[in-house]
Amino acid sequence: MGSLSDYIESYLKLLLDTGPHGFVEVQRRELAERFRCAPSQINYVLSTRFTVERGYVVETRRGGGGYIRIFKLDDEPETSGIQMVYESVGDAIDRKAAEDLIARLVDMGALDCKDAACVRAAVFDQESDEDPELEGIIRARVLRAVLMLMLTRPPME
Amino acid sequence: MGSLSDYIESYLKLLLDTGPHGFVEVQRRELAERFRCAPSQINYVLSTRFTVERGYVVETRRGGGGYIRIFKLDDEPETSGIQMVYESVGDAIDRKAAEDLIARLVDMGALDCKDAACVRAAVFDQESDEDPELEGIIRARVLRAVLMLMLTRPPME
DNA sequence: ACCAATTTGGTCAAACAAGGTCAGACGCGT
DNA sequence: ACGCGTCTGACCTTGTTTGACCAAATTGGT
Repeated sequence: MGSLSDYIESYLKLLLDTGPHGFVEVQRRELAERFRCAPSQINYVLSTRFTVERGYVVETRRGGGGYIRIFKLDDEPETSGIQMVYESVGDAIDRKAAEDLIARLVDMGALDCKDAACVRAAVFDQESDEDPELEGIIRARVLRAVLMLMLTRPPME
Repeated sequence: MGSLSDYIESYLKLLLDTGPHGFVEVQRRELAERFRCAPSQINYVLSTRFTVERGYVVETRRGGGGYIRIFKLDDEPETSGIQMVYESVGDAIDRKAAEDLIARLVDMGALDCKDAACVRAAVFDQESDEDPELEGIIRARVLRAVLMLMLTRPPME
């Protein structure tokens, strides 16, 4: 525990914990100056430490008045589930593989069955039969997006 | 939230919300003076934040007694976010339209800013530059799925 | 009525102010 | 010597702000 990235990480987490809102807002330039490093270092920290898998969402804006905002998700994400999503969903996926993945996530307790139903509805809903190749590509993207959202979101009451 | 444009935007929205009529009326020069900026800055704010896509209509008049009037398109007293998603997201959607929709949902209180950040992360993350046409189609599907999920599953209290 | 001056707002391109990317250098542990 | 995580710098993209110049209404003098 001693790299610059680690220090920047803890600094941001400190701000996040002590700040009044559920998020931190910083400027890349300013942060880089504070730690005397290249601005792109900040991006490195963001992309290695403040990822969705680790329970953060980052929002940025360029131009005058630009900023970097980091939100902490409410719950610890299901990391094993997320891992599985990354491994299983490639550039395209067929229906059966998608269903299997959802089932496996339910099995391992990462998804409850109501959420699973929502995922199925979202993914299979708008499918068309034309161009199965294209459908596979779209299915992969929708599935990944929807699952990531679900796995980083606390279950409903 | 730091740029001048942001401040002008919130000022106008404040006037809209607190004012007695369903619209605000201001003078470009006067507004520019209040915020100590070039008058054309006001046009920039209008054209980037008070567009029809974001639910506003602007009417102006030149000459003596000229004015700028901003109307809020009030979505009928229960145009739900869900309904809006269906109306706005067709077979394909470009990035700007997607941003506008998200902004509008935030504006109407259907999404808070953390949820909006999650949606953006899910929708814009895995985009590629190749084949913008295809991206538009995929974006529409992902956006619809993700928004439906979010709106169907409001943050718990 | 007519026209010129005046008072508004509109446009557009250029300058400015962020942040993003990516290939490669660096450095430390094995 | 190798590999992996860090770190940097040159170059890129996007959003904001300004200023010079344009167009439309109104006003007031004739």
